[in-house]
Amino acid sequence: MSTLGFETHDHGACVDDAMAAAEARCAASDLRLTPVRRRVLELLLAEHRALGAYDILGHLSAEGLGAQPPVAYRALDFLVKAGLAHRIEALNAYTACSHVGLDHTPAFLICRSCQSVAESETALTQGRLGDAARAAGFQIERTVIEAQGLCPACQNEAAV
Amino acid sequence: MSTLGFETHDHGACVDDAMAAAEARCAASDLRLTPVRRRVLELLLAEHRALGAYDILGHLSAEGLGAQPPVAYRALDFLVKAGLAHRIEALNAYTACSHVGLDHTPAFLICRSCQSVAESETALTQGRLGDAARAAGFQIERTVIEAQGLCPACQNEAAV
DNA sequence: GATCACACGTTATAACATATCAATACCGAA
DNA sequence: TTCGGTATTGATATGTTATAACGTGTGATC
Repeated sequence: MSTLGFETHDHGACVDDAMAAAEARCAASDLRLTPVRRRVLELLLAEHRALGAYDILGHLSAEGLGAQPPVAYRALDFLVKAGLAHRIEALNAYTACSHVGLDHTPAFLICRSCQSVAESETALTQGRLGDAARAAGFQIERTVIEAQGLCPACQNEAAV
Repeated sequence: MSTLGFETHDHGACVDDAMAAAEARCAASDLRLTPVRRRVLELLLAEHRALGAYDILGHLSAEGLGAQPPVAYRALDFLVKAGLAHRIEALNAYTACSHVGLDHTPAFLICRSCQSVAESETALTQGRLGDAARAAGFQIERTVIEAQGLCPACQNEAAV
């Protein structure tokens, strides 16, 4: 299990790596990373935060890449389906995927103070929840696991 | 751990019990279960499904209990804060709590076909997610755990 | 060069949620 | 019993998130 998002890191390289991984994945799966889609992914990668569709749309329209909601939603839907981004249900917002390529059952740690989002790759949180589902005869297709609270940095600030 | 929602049961008694538990909790905590709040809780209890705020509002306005969105949202907020209902983030909808009184970290099993919702009381899904949070230095305050898939009944229908 | 699949442009609207302020009900203390 | 604070409700307006529907462009394939 690895959790990415809060630790300091070389963000330029982080973004470059993620874009390269996205390129590779699209090429391999015959998906088209068009200009709008690429730009939306860049916007999401620029920050380890969740952005709303209308935040994205604001950037796009400022750059002449489209001004109507469907432009942003279509790009976000593509990225989510391609496994390059995730939707954060608790925020009605979106964030870039930190584990491109891995088969996904992501869990998120969401800071309520700075809105940063860390993606924790738990793979089989199926543990307890899976037990409950089996007991109930329920067939899980997708799980949403989102924890809200305070990230390390914001805990320190609160303590000051 | 117990999971409620899919098994057949005496629903009349189920609703009555839940209303009695709600009454007791409000009396004990000095909370007012006013007519609108009571009616909203009844509406949620009537089905083991999640209802949108505007579904609720439709019923309320048909019954002369209020016609504007804030009426429904205020009642729902009250119920959620009182621990009598939960918000399902993945659906932007609300469902009655099946475990009134217990300290809550609920997990939900949501059928994508019939929209029924079962609440599984896992208490400490803290297991894996808690590990990840501790490793990252993240302080969890609230968790959202929602599994989407097919309930037993809808699996059978799909198989026909 | 016709056709097909996919992406994009555009308008409109649906669905979900909150801010604000005024009016009223409830309840304990003077 | 009246006063004053708090909780609740009523009402209007607006903000935010998301999709339906329909048309256009573009590149691949036959």
